[in-house]
Amino acid sequence: MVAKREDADGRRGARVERSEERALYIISVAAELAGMHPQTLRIYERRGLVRPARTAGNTRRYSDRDIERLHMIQRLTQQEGINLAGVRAIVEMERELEEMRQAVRRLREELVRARKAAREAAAREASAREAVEIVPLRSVRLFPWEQEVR
Amino acid sequence: MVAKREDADGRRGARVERSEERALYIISVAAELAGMHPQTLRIYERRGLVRPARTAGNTRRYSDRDIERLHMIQRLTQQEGINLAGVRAIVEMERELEEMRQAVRRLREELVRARKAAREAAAREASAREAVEIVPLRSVRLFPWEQEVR
DNA sequence: TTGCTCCTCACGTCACGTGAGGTGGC
DNA sequence: TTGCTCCTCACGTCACGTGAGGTGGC
Repeated sequence: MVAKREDADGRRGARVERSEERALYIISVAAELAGMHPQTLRIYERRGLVRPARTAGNTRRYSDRDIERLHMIQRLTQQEGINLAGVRAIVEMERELEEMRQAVRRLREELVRARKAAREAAAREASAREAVEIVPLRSVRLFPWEQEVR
Repeated sequence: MVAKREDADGRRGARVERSEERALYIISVAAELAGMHPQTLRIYERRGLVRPARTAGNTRRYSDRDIERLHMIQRLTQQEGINLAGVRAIVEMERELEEMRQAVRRLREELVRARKAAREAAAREASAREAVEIVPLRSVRLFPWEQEVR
């Protein structure tokens, strides 16, 4: 959608934010990118749906992440007919869902690791037991009068 | 909110649904329980938000579960100002979230079990190794001419 | 100066709930 | 018959987006 900025300027060692979150666009450009009226963007900010950065002169500056969110809002309002209160709730739930997905991913990894550990411990246990059963038999030497019993 | 039906009639052996899902209330009663206008309930059904059962004579019958859902819709629309399209999306996401919560719960249990298995296998391995080192020493009997060496 | 920004206010449209009005079956 | 149900249609209210109108700083 919007070209990613290569962080060639990262070399300078200055404090440069990651490109996706860099506040780049003034409201008219952001509105054009999002396909919305500039006034609509101001309304969305007042309703707490987007939080563009501000310049020293109090002018709004939108990042690629803001534009992305504007597209999401547009889909929800225009395609699905959801009002702004609904969008607000959905954005919040979407965040929760993302957290849950991450938790599931992390747990799955831990489970794989724990199962591997169990498998390996069981294998080591088995070989240890084998040693208990075989080694003693070999190492137990018999007295001559016991020879025919075995 | 609404008294649960004891399933004393379950004894009869008839096919009786679980009380929470039993269609009990005609629309006027359901509307009263939910604190809504009966016409509102009809609108919600047309919008696919609630699906009351129907009698043979095509009359709506609401279950306790339906009433519960109506209360949820009421909270979302009146307290949060969300429109019906938003409620629809939220109900859908709520279902997904519940599934994720269940998945997390299940994974946690499996993880506890896998870790316990690993711990126990490790413990058995340790005791098996101990046996390898101790038992052979005890079971190795010495010939008389070896006695003083050891 | 020009063209942007900032803001507030007003209007048109649309969604939704309420209510009326007319029908039919326990 | 009474009181419910079923339905459709119309109206009032409110949310939201658009646009105008006036201001100020690069």
